[in-house]
Amino acid sequence: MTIEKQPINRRFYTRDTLKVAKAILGKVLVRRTPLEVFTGKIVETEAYRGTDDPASHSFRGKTNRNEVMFGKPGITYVYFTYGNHHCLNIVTERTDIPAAVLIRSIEPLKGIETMKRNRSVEKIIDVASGPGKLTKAFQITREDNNIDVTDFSSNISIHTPVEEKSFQIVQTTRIGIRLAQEFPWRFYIKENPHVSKRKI
DNA sequence: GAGAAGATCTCCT
DNA sequence: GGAGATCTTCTCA
Repeated sequence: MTIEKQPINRRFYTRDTLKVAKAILGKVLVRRTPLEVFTGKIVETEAYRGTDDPASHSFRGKTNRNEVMFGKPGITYVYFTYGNHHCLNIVTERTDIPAAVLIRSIEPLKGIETMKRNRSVEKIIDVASGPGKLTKAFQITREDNNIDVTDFSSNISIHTPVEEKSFQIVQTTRIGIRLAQEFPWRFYIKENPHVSKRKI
């Protein structure tokens, strides 16, 4: 898949979090490591908004962990959870409004063989179909927290495909949280096999 | 300084 | 379908 050379600009992220969560579907994540470049299409997201969302890390105010959510939009927020897993978010809305979009699943495009090795799996469908899986496949860790995805020279950036196919978006409830489970803030591309299908 | 919970994944039955 | 792994971060004393 061919992508635009310039990453998506910061205005894209300086919007309502739900709009960004929806708009970022179908966009391409580019991850540069010293050895290889990985790319993949974003197929599933969730919105987390600190001001009115009890499930968000930032609902109770700023801490060491979540401080990048209060910063400028278009920045990565990577955190570690369950003793095993990293999760990748992109900060949204203007500075001082704590909000972010969680990237839940990706359809691998480039560097697939290495990603399979990173994950110790055979099937492409298992490579990045979940938030903890995709960070492992793309070799994303807390080292990659606070990176500007609108900067071409960053190790992580997000681009628009040159020929974007149209697709239908499904809106539903989020997964894996205890609070605010009823918020329909999860979005995914309809009938894409790489979407995580885990039940609540 | 201690205790508990967590935006998950994998293996086992 | 269910529970264990595993460790960081937050909260409270």
